[in-house]
Amino acid sequence: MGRLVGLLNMYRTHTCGELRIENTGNTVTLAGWVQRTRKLGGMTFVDLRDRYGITQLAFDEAVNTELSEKAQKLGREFVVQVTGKVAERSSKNPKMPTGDIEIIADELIILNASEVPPFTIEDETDGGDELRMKYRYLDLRRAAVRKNLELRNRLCFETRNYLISKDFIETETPVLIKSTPEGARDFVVPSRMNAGEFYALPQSPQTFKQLLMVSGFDRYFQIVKCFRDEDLRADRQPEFTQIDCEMSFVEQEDILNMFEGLVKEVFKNIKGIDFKDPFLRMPYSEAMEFYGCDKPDIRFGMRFVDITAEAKTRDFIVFNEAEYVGAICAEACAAYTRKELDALTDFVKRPQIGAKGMVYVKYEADGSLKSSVDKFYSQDDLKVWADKTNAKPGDLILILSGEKDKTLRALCELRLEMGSRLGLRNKEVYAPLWVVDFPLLEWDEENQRYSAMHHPFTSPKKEDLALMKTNPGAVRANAYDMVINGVELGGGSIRIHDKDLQATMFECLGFTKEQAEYQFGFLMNAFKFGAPPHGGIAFGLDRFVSLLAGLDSIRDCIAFPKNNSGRDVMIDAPSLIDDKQLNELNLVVNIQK
RNA sequence: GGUGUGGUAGUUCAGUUGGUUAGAAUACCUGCCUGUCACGCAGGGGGUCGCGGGUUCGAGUCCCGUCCAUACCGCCA
Repeated sequence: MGRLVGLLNMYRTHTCGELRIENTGNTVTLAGWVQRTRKLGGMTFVDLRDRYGITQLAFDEAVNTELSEKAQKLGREFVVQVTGKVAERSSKNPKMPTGDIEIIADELIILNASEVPPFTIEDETDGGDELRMKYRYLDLRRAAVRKNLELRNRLCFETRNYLISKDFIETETPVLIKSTPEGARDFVVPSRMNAGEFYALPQSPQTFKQLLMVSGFDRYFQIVKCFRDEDLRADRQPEFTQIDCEMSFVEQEDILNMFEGLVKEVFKNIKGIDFKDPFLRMPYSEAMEFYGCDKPDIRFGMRFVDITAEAKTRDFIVFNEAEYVGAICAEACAAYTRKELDALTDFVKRPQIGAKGMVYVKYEADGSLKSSVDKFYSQDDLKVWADKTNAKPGDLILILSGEKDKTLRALCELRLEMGSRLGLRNKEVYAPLWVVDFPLLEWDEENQRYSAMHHPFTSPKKEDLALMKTNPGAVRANAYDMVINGVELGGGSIRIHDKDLQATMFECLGFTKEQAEYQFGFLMNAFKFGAPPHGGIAFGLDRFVSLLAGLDSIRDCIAFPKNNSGRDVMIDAPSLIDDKQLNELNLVVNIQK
């Protein structure tokens, strides 16, 4: 580890991570950054750091006063080069790989001084997020952040290795493309040479990879930047990286197998985790009904139980007026205090979740049932609920009710919260699954029309084709998502390769013939010239790395991320441009700053 | 666009019911210290309490506005 490959030069003979007890007596030259200096009377110790590790330098006043004084003046993050002999330490440090040795320095060259950095360059830094982003180049010196980027590199390597071994060809597609109103907002780039016209940055290389299939490329992939001008989250950046893949002459099953293979290979080689069994396949409808979302975290059970019928048996108006009453059973939580239950109630009543309240039933160890609705329901009533949710003495049943969609969503949040509280969401445990049979279309309230759930090139299931004209909302798609631990890692579909079906699809989405022609004419045109059946998938590389690294935010696996408002606080972008640039682009800015 | 949380020393934070000169830790500077490795000990410097306005004898603290950060909702084919 840490050997410097193919480079021994005037600056260094070794890295700061590779010297061991066997090197004792060797004369070496190291270069790196000063992590910290410690002075004990006549002895001065300097920790020298580079990408590969830390090596201790020792200076003895009694041996070389001048050199020792020079070492004492070193500040944090000075860049230095040191030559000396490797020596066994008289007191070793078992906590560091190089802890058995130190360098008895003969020569010390300050290659560059440094101002005092604004935060400590250590694993547990004292710097807050904003400051670390402003000085990201310093933050990246920290092993904790560097390791994430090393992991990212490893994931890219494993991905390329696997896909190239399966005859995939990595092909670049353009970054300056055409804007389309479907889907997310585009980032746009004004064209100087085509006055008044704009390029868009791709939200994904979707149409290009389909065109490559028409070209006969057969198996394509690309690790590629994509851009979406939407509001950001901890797991969402305006520019992000996808592992974008497409294959010809395949059906859904082929894609799932090929990319299940990729995920398994990655986990085996990077995490040492061998998924032996095929991944679970869960229909979208089941995910929604029992987990309340299309990306269920199946590291733990606590599936929803529909007790609507059993709840509407007495004079409890809340349940009687509800479209849906759902319960989850939290094992061994009957001892929850009033305070804890109140906290959970507050949790589900937060505006983001929006439940009106929460009903609980404690299945006491002695077999009795205590609930917040004792006034309305008898022990026998409660026992029916307990049996239906498979509750045992000692368990706690939590119940939400109301409009079905909203209640399922709220139950989803409650389930995840309980999973976290019960320690069932261990970051070292990975539970992958495919969610399949997504609806093709979803109703868009705002625009009063259907929109594509995945994208407009997704093919409907053959058996649902007849519904396209009669009941579009019921049509299922050949679309699938790879979900691990509640994270949507990737998704894709079998595409439409027939120009007539594609035209029908655009029709369903409310496009006129002219609009479809204007926006996607090139694709429809290509489909006239022998488009093979094809389909593909795209994985979110940033999310994949975060998942493997156990990060809560994708920012820490991106070298230079943007903040919540889409700003790069280090280079201070975006920024105003001057009038000359605006004139060349024929642009007028409407906002005074 | 909305909701919540936060903004006090270089940094991370504490600061009670509104009340004397705004604290701690860490970083920084000086001195001591020959086996430290989060070294230790002693001393020192360091503040427009995000910004603007208001209430008050008095505001870091209360009120209004605003900016910034952050998590989430909407949004993200």
